[in-house]
Amino acid sequence: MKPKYTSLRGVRDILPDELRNWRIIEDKARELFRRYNYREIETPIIEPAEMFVRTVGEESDIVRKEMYIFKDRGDRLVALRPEGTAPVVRAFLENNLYIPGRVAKFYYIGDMFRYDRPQAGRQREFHQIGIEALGESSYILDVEVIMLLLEFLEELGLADTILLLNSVGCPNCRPEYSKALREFFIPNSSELCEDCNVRLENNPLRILDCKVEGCKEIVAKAPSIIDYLCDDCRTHFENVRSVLDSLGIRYVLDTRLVRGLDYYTKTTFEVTVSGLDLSIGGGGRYDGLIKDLGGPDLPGIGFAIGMERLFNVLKDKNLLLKEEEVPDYFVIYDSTLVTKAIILSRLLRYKGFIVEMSYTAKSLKSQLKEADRSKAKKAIIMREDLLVDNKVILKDMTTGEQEEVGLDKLEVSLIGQRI
RNA sequence: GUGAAUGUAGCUCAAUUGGUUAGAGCGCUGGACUGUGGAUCCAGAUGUUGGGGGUUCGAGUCCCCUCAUUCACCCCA
Repeated sequence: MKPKYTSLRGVRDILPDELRNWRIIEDKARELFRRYNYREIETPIIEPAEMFVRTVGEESDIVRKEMYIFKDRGDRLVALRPEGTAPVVRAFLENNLYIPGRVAKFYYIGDMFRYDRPQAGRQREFHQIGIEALGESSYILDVEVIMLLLEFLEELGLADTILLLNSVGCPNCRPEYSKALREFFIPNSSELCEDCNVRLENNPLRILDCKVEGCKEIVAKAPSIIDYLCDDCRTHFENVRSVLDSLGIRYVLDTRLVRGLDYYTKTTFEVTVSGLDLSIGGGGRYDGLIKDLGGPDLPGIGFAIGMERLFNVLKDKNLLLKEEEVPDYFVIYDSTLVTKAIILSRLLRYKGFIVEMSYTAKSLKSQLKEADRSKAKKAIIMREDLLVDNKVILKDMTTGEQEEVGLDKLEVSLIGQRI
């Protein structure tokens, strides 16, 4: 039979087997973030579209072609959130969570939407785990944020992560660099691909990220942003690097690492694993964003991890739980014992066991078959004559061995129950 | 948005240059097994061949359109 409806392109169901591992990953994130004193926050999935246009950047691909955007019944232009930072900052300002002199540290776990063409590691609805630390400009925080990201991946068993690091400067020095890039690329513009010629106009930094071979060759000779950083950005970046070095955290300096959102300043980073083309997480500083959203002139920094990408990597590396959860007991009874079977199941569940029961008092044979298919570890066979002595048959479904046991052995008693 | 590949049973896949009634394994249902599951053997059910149109005596197979999936590009998590 064909289903009448199927899920929309680029979105999907997360089925129980997968979701179980999914939750384990989330729980590890919650536990670790808690130790770094981050607090969970949940923001709406819809926000004013304008907010993302302003923060992510009018010229960014996210805004230009990837936002889920529509008018609601009140004629407001709303967007399904394409990323998590702007909403958290908005919530921070709207709810007056800023206490001067204190860093506000949040984490979130939720789904994001980008109207892309789906492919490996990319979906229209995808999930991110992210953190944001607002109100502190120290390079020490940069290091801690990076450390936290790596520690999380390590805890999941990912040892071979690669950290890419760069600084994208600030509004003081980046224009200088853009200018230098333009001056470098214009004489070579005929060698650049079509897209890059457009980028040359709008955002020459993006050329650095181009994957066309011809462009790559030219890019290799292009000036490096590191040489154009202002004093403040340069010392900040040097400090970040030197602390990472002394902590023994290895990274690859990638001066072509340009992240796709316009609000980034100073330190930017991405994490990938060897052999994987995609980054599984990334982030950076955004020292102008809070002010852009109408708040005080506060710095901020954060990262986001792509759940689907992380999950796929863990799956490939065999780092997920395989065993499914199975019932501890399967209760079998005959038609005269329906009530007692229900009560027994409830008592066992109250004790914390996973209990399944047959919902029709069919033949013993077919109930055992059910028990077998449920993969229950043990079957409890209730029989009138044994119940008189408060006993049931306990059958081990793996070995097939069975014995009569008193209900007290199961840590329950039907005595005193209203039956 | 651009390009390519693929859509056959619940799942994984067959089906000769276009040829008659579209098959197999797994799973499912039942039986062998008259209150004890699994193993084995036997039997059985299930398809608008993604959808629509066309070519042909004849289409799962060829052509067109459409939808979906996958992969790549752009870009990103």
